[in-house]
Amino acid sequence: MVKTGKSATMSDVAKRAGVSPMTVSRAFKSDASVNAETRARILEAAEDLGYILDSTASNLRSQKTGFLAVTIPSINNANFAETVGAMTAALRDTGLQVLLGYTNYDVDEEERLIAQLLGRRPEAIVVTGGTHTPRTRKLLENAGIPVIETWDLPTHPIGHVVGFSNAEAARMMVRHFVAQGFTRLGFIGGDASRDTRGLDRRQGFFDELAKLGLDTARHVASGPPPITMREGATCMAEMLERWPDTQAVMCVSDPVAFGALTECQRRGLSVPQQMAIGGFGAYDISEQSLPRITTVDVSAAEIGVQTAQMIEALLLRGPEAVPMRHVITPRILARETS
Amino acid sequence: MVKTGKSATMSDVAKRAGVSPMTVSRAFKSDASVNAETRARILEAAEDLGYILDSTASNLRSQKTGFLAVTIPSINNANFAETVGAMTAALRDTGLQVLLGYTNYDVDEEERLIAQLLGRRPEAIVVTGGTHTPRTRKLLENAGIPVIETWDLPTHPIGHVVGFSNAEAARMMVRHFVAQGFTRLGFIGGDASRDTRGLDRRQGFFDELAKLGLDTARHVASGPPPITMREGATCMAEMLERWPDTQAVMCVSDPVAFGALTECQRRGLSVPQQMAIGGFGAYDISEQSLPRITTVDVSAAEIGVQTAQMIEALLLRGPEAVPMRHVITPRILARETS
DNA sequence: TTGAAAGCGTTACCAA
DNA sequence: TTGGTAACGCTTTCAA
Repeated sequence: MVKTGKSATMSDVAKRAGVSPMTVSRAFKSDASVNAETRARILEAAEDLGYILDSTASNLRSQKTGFLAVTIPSINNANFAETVGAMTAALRDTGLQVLLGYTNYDVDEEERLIAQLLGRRPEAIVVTGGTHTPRTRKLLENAGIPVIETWDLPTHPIGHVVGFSNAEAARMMVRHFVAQGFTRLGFIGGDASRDTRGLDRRQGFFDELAKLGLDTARHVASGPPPITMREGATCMAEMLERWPDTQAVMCVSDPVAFGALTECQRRGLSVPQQMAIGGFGAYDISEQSLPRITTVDVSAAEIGVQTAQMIEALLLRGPEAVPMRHVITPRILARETS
Repeated sequence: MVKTGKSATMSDVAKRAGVSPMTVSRAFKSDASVNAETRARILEAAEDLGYILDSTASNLRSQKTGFLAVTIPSINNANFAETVGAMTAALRDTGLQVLLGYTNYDVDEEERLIAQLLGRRPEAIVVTGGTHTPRTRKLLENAGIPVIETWDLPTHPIGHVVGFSNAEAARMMVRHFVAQGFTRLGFIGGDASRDTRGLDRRQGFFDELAKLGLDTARHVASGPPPITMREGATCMAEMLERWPDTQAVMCVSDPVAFGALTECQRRGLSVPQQMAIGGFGAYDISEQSLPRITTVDVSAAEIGVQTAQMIEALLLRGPEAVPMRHVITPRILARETS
């Protein structure tokens, strides 16, 4: 076992096993033709030396890195984490390794990040959302690899898409509220200039209200994303002060809705009789809270799985052989809060 | 702008700018000496060609990858996600890029993952937990790079450590319960054979009970980790059936505690009068639930920041110049549930 | 400030 | 089944 700083190379293993480096290379590829005994001897020598194949060199020579670049706004978001987790699991047997980066809900940070990730020469790239800087678009268009936008249905997609309409998801919630007989509806979200998916939901929400001829003024926004449970509570407090006769509120995410729910409970308001509440994302909390929270399920995990399958197909059969979009239909999960 | 599959190389940029590849290389390093005009011309040529420096080749030649390998049990865990998020943010200016992998709470999966990550030649590696297979230990010991174990205080650390005692954290909760006058205490956790930190908490919990001469039988375990809110509820139901006179229960994490809390509420039990509840991890839910949940704060974010600082020091000054352990002291956050 | 040559560790390619 | 040679795209090194 070698203890020094410099790690062993293929030549070292080759010498110890009495073969050429080329044969060592083959011994590490399961599909290459190497004599069984020879391979055993090589693997033993490698084990003795603590040798681990240097992917850096391998990648350069073969022009394949095995990287899949993925960007999400934040790792501290159960929805995006679930998508990435499911995607990673679904890719397990392909040998692709996820190279993950966070944009912090900022298109300029996204640009910086994507340039850095492309430098690693990933074989495909998955980005969350469909809003980017012009340079980001150009980088992705010229990267020469499959590009998949997720969690959105961009008007002008760069490449392939696995997503859903955030606006339509919010419209569904409006219709759900209205079907319960509520007519004075409000929306709680974050500073939408950064969270474009949150903005889409908000716009869908108020567009549907306008279409139905209902009041579109009841909107409380918190600070920059991610918006927290606590902010959900303070926003609900503001909603109740500014528009006390509000009957139902949709929140940009379930954690926010939970905060809003607890604020109502703290004030002794009965839910949904005095205030109905809807969330977004089908987080665990929406099912375990008392009462449970009505939410929109877009299946974060399914987005990850579908994206993984699309990537496999793209790398195997090429961009032309794969449908450009996989559209997911949001579902309302009706619960006791509305 | 080049549209073809093959992306531009430094030579392409060099030709277009009328310089040697070496000068292009220098132009991309901010500290290298290049004539200002020449650099401008080169960067323009690069922009025209959509050129992005190939880190794969750069890394091989310079024997530096800029990768920091990090393993966590699961991305679907707000505590670990927070640690990674804080670590990534703290490393932003160092140029280090986090290469993240998930062990799925499985030491064999960890072994496979770490071997894969080491092949990428990271400059340091951070692993969550201090329990590994013998081969994993050997791999890490011989990797020739700084190794940091986190979220634990291993008995036989491999290298450096940023962590806390999970057992002591649970003992603190026992003492907190006992100080409130509770004597019949239970523990709700997962299948501890896989979640070693959960196991440490459980053992600390019952060790402290034994030390105080209290009943150590009240233990309900769910399936393999991660254990969910819903399982927290079902485990609390089982606890109430098997040991109806239990006065206080510690749960392995806050989401589990929230599930347990709602189960009590569903049954009309008053908390903490008829059942006190404690959690772990200082999740948002512990502060927003009604009532709020008593928890143990180990500052997941601080673990990330301290780890980042330790890595910077290790890479700058070498292993000998950096203290082997940074120990974090858990704090009880007393809330209305106990 | 710039350039030429060499080489990082591996694998593609061709030959035996 | 095995080996020799060249090359992946860049940076180190040395020289001008």
